Amino acid sequence: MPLPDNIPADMEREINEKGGIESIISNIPDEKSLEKMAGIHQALSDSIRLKIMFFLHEQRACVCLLRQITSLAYSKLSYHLKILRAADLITYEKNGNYAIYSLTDFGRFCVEKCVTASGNYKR
Amino acid sequence: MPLPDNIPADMEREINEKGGIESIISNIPDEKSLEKMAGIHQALSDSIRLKIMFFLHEQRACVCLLRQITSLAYSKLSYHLKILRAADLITYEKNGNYAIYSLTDFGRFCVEKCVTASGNYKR
DNA sequence: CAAACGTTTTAAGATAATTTGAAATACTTG
DNA sequence: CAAGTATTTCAAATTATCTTAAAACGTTTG
Repeated sequence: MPLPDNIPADMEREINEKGGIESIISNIPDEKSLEKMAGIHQALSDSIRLKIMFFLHEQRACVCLLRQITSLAYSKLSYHLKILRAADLITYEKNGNYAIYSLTDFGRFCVEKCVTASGNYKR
Repeated sequence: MPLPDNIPADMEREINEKGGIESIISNIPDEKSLEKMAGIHQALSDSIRLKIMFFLHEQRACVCLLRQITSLAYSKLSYHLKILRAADLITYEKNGNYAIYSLTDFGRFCVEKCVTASGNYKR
């Protein structure tokens, strides 16, 4: 990975002080990790889904309760739940007719990152 | 916000122990905050953009250097830079012909959250 | 000032995510 | 087992995001 033909001299100096461009690149996550992270952010990139995540962080819930909280049609809600499930952020157990959703450990971890960040999310 | 007509009894008990559904809802971020958070996650929901973020966390860079790192066409790169700028994750200063991009404080904060999480991102 | 350079913008097309309503599933109860 | 309830799936329509190539912009250099 050569540097471009011309770059600002002070930038070039900084890069050399860090052991060159290859050395810098070796510190950034590989493509597979980046894609995995991107997928998590994607799952959390919708306010409906975030609302579900934050609610489940307080209290596990059947779909009919989530429906009430979000004022969504079942089919729409189910679509969003599926996305959160696919990202391994939530899980559920069947209880008779009910599906009781709750956060996975990973989901809990992510929500708590957001909570810590919430002051900063305001910028 | 009434509870649904029928929900599992043990869930209902949990909710009452937490002071009722209204009390639980009062702990979740308001719609505006949720949308802001969703927007940040959206900006970070693409592996190209994450790569740029992680690179800039190591080293500020002109667009031509980022082009080299990402193997992207300028127009495509510029599109993604614009999204990161709009989310206030990166900024730049002009230096002659060059635009030198770097993370904002907020951007740095977000990348560092991701880094801390990277072990968990693997699940 | 013309040519070159680094970068951004634009508009069109391609792809992906979301919404909607209807139908399907699966469990429970009378 | 028929009817009811909770939930999911499906396919079609809508909307949002991403990609591409060409053109435009502003700065520098000969």
